[in-house]
Amino acid sequence: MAISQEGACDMSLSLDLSIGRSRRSAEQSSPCFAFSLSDGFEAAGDGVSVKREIVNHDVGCEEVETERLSSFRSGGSDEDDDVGGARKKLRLTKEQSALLENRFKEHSTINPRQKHALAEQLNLRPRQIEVWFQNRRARTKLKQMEVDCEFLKKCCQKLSDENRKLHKELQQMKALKAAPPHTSFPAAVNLTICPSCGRRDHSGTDQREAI
DNA sequence: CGGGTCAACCTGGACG
DNA sequence: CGTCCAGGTTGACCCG
Repeated sequence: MAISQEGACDMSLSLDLSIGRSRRSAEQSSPCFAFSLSDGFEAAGDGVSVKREIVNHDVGCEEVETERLSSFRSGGSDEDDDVGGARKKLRLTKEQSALLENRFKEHSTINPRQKHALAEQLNLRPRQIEVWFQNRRARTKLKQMEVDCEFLKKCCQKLSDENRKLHKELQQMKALKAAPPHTSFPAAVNLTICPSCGRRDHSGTDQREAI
């Protein structure tokens, strides 16, 4: 992936938004950028990792929101400036997740225009929106596969049971066929060997084979 | 501490 | 060639 012109704009935009949102002067003057150059390094081909952490406390509302914005080396993602450091995990807020979920319900893909709009709305980088949709599709697919798998398992179980049942029936019938006549038939249809041909009594045989 | 979750990333293929 | 996506992986974080 290459760093596009558009991507460069995204980077500055999102950074401006992120930092600009933290109205507290202390934060603004020195946002919490944590660079770790010693450990957790990722020598990923064309660059190194950056850990950028910005703590925002939104004074506009009553709840104090702590947001961590992390950025990590991406293969030319459109908004990362790359300095070394460990990747920091970002958790999306409930609001962000909810809105993303809503959008996903409407459409599982997102076009660039929507992506940028959503990014601005959620105060995230377009790349994050993109990644979220990719991961979300993967999760959906995985879940669907689990459902399908469960369904197939039940089908398999059902067929196994059916098979076992049929096997049992077959065994019974074979046993019936092989069994001596007096054990499986009433005395009236008792079979005897025909003295002339050495076969069982024809009438009895006929009766049994008719079964 | 091990396992689960998930954002971020990498890679390779499809497509315009 | 650039972009998008699927699939797989990594690593931070959380929880029992």
